[in-house]
Amino acid sequence: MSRETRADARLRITNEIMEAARRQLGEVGAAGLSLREIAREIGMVSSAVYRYVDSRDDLLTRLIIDAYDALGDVAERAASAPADTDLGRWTATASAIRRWAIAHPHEYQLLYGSPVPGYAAPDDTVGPGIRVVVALARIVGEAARHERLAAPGEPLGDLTPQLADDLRALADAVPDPFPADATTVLAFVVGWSQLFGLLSFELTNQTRGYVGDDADLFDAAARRVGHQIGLR
Amino acid sequence: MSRETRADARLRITNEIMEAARRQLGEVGAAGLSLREIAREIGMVSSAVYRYVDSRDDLLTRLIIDAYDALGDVAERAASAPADTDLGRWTATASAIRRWAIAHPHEYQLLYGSPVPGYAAPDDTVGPGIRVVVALARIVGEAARHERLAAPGEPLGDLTPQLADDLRALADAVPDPFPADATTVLAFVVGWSQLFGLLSFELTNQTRGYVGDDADLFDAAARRVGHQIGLR
DNA sequence: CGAAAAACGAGAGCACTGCTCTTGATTTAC
DNA sequence: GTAAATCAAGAGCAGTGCTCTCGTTTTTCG
Repeated sequence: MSRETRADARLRITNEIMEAARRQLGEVGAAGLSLREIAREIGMVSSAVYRYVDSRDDLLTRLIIDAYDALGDVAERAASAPADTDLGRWTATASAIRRWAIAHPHEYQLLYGSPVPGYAAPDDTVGPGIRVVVALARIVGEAARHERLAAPGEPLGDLTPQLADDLRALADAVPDPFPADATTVLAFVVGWSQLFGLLSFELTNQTRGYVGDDADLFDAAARRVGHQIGLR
Repeated sequence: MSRETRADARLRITNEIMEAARRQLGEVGAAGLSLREIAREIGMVSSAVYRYVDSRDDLLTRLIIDAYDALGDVAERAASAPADTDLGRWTATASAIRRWAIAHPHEYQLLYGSPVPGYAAPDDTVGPGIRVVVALARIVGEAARHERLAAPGEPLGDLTPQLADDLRALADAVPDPFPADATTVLAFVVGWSQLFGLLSFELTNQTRGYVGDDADLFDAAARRVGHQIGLR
């Protein structure tokens, strides 16, 4: 009988806790997540769990990072998969995000729903948090660098100079900066927020029964906003 | 000393409870709302509150209806105010919605954030809930009926026939039906979900520091999606 | 008018939560 | 091989939603 070293036991038990936490998150959501129930599941007394987790908020933070990483993987993988067109790459990535959200609604709500009670996102979460928007931006940037980005359709000359500057600066702030005019970046922000807005509506049933097939609606919307960014 | 009739007292105390609940919602949010704390505030014992409120969920339902009504008022008032152009009416309504959301973030989260723990929206909430989207739709419908709606810019002939039918049917399902082709309705759904997506991002700080003035960004986005619906 | 019925406020109590502290056993480190 | 660190367990505190009972007060109705 080989004895288990204490460090190994710590890793194993921490994993058990996180697994139970993820299971519970998937079943009852973040608000219903109970440290005592987790302890019960893995056959420990509740106070012992605090040897591995600082607090409920600490556990939530880890779950958020996990979820951001999972969704980030999905988005990055979809965004770097072979695609015939830039627009096809965009819609495929959007669809992949949607599929993940529908498969993991509680995780999605944890990331994009109301902030949990008095929970303030620590800085650890912003890193993984921006992966998905960066993945989307990279699609646009790639197209822009290859001069495949259509010029913004209708020129709306009504951006304030300050806003236009800020928007242009955004295109330089991503990991792979690309040349873009303010309207294009605005279209991207519009498209990005639109994807998550529609997705949140679908998940919270705000669009109950609007159309027969929500996936078709989402795809059409994604294609539309992608097109308006200039992707072809 | 005129005595208070029991029915009057019931109304008064119910109002006190709702007032305290609204105050607490505004301060600590839906998740932190405590029936016992409300009881304490109005100088009652907690069990007595249950004479006036069935449960915590019941209280939340009333708060949701209240908030929907408040936001519905704001949206309807903005949408029916005098405006030079249809596009101006659209952006003014969007801005009014944003201002309300920023002034009442917890109420906004109650309506458009994650659904509260195991709380299933009863049918009472859908009536007031659709007022704001109906108000937005009315702007488009009004323009359409007066033939002031520009034809959808780039025709994307890629809607499935079923989706196109469903979208057209939507324009007939609102209180004041109007003639619209599928692409216009799609643009409306895109615009609508975009407004709330960007607003949610702003409120949950997902767009932290993207631009200097979030209001400018929101207005520009609203103008853009309104324009793409065909509003001028 | 007076008795029966309904409504009410208070209190105790149950099951649950997050979290802390102490206690005794076990494993590491020196 | 002893001292230090780590650990699981249990008790306990303050808080929650909610139920039930018990007197009291108000309303209803014969």
